[in-house]
Amino acid sequence: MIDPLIRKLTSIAPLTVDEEAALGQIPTLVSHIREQQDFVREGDRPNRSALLLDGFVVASKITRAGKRQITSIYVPGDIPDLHSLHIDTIDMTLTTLVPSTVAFIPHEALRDLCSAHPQLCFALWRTTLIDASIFREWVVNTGQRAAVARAAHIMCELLVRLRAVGLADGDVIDFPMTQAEFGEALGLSPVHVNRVLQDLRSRRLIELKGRRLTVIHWGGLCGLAEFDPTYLHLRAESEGAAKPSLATP
Amino acid sequence: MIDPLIRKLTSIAPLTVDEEAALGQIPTLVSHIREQQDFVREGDRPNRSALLLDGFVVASKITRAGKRQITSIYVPGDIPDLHSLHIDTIDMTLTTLVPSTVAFIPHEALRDLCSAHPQLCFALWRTTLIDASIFREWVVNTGQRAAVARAAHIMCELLVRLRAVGLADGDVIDFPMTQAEFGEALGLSPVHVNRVLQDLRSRRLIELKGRRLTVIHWGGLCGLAEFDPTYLHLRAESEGAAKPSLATP
DNA sequence: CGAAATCTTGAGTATAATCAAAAACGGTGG
DNA sequence: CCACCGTTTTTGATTATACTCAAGATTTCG
Repeated sequence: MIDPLIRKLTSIAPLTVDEEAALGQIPTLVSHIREQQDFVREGDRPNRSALLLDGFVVASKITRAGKRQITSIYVPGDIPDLHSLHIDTIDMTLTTLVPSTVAFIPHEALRDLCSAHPQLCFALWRTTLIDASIFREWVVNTGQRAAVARAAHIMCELLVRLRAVGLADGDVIDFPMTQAEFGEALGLSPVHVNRVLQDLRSRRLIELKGRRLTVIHWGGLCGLAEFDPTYLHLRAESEGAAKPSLATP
Repeated sequence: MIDPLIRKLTSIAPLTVDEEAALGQIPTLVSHIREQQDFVREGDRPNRSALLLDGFVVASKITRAGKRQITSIYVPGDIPDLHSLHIDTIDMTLTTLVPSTVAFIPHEALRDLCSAHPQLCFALWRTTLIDASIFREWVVNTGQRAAVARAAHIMCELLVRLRAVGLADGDVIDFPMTQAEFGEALGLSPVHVNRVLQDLRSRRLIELKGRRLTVIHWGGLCGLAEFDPTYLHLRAESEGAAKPSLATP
């Protein structure tokens, strides 16, 4: 049931048999959610958190001008609103990009888990710290990098994160966003995203068709993006699985 | 000694007498650091975290092009690298903006504190979650807002955060950055920052001279910035202290 | 097959970057 | 107190990047 969570936690730090068993005991309410559905909203005060089992979810905020900024992309194994465990009012919206499966975990169960298994508590804390680290990198991305590098960077990140939870098929991954949505994540207009993608394609770095992304030249893409996966804080093994190296092009 | 930390934690959630006493017991190494000093660097694996007692600190990352993005500004009471407690390799640099005082707390002591006082553990976890929430808002800021609103937003945030720890003098605060540094936080060139500041001054929203920022028209500044302090997750009291309201201008 | 959504292209515009230089400021030492 | 230095702020002119608007092509899906 919560296999993706176990895989995710393992990609960050090893778990004991005991801890894995405890995770297996967690009561959950599994829910199938259709695409483009806001299932957690700004202002909510939930008493449960959502473990993403399958699909893709984004967190976003809307500006007064009605523009949406996507602040993060979540993949299976992630708990996008784990922070609601300690922060009462949610200040973002969670939306499915595609039909997704979510396991809701009562905060009560998470608190029990934390007191019974301090190491698991720290592991959960760690996942929220890694989320913060990813936000930091996104600030750098939107603040300093040119549009092409910015787009390339998110592609690199997504490939590595999906690979860490076993959801990359070689250099091919699901890329679950329209160009307009990708623009909302990058802080770029849809038109400009289109031009950026054409640029990346003409450099023979990627192929993107439908909702499949193929990385043709990993080294080149990383080089262009200045991608260094350190900030994802994966274990050497999972990271190694990510790809041989980050040779500059 | 760790008074600022107590004030900070209290601004988020109440502490028991017991917990306050426990915090008072923490061993620390107090250090005075001169301005513009990198005291934690990318790649470090520290066994202690830095509680900022006095002064200002920024976290930043450098891009290959040699540009620096400031990803956050820390005020007294903050522990900028608390995440190193659970994440081994630091992926950013901490730099003092002005001469500052820091109390280094051994991770060992923090772990002991966490096992002895679960509520304090959650309180510390909560501070890291609020940091993440601030990063999210910064992503929105750099991704969606125009330069003037972006600058105004950071000013609003700084005023509220300083007020929460008792470091605002009415509507006047220390603004510890040069225009160039402010630009590194905003993702703007120094020249453009200058023009933005002139704009804010000519709208009679702020005064900025030397390193003192006076907010002349809080409502107007908030309105322009689309500033809503929810994401800082302060307690009603501390937030109330922040200012009457966020009337749109 | 047709309708809706998504992607693509072109043209004109706006915002912010860059480059370069001058003015103002802050501290220091004579 | 003032002359000097380095830093920071300010100004002007030019350029580049990305946005907007608008329309056409293509894909997706019922």
